[in-house]
Amino acid sequence: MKGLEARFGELLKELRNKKGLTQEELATDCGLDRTYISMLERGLRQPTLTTLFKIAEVLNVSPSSIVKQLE
Amino acid sequence: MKGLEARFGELLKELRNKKGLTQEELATDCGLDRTYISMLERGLRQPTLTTLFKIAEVLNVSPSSIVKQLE
DNA sequence: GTGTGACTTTAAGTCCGTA
DNA sequence: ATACGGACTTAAAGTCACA
Repeated sequence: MKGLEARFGELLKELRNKKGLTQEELATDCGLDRTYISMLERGLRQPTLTTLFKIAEVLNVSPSSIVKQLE
Repeated sequence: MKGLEARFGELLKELRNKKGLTQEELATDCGLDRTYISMLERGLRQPTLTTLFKIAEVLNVSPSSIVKQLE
């Protein structure tokens, strides 16, 4: 079983690509840093609840649907 | 609109009480500190993804169902 | 059984850059 | 456009004593 952070990272990358956004665009729209998005996608960081909600909003998905895919 | 942390805290308290657990029991079962649970319930901390998953497991609810109630 | 303040350590998150 | 690194600031993790 891969770690939670790694699975979140993969999912984030997938959702971001599906939306046709670059890491930089996603970061800007979320009010986050470009390098932080990179770290999230590589499984080097894990988001807080607030960050999860911010990202989900920009990606036009519900936060719970993201979490559900990690269960 | 109340902050996300505050709403998570209220929900956590509600779910914990529904399960008939004290903060102390929940904390022990999660491998967390009692005072940390207290801070979460008061909205003074916000959980990371990992902490959310730990707590949800002990409360016998899915992490996504918790998140869904915060949307 | 819980709230709270003070605290130390770890991780979240930013900002600079290179390749 | 992204990976990756160092140095940094802010907040979360995690603990303790006391009310």
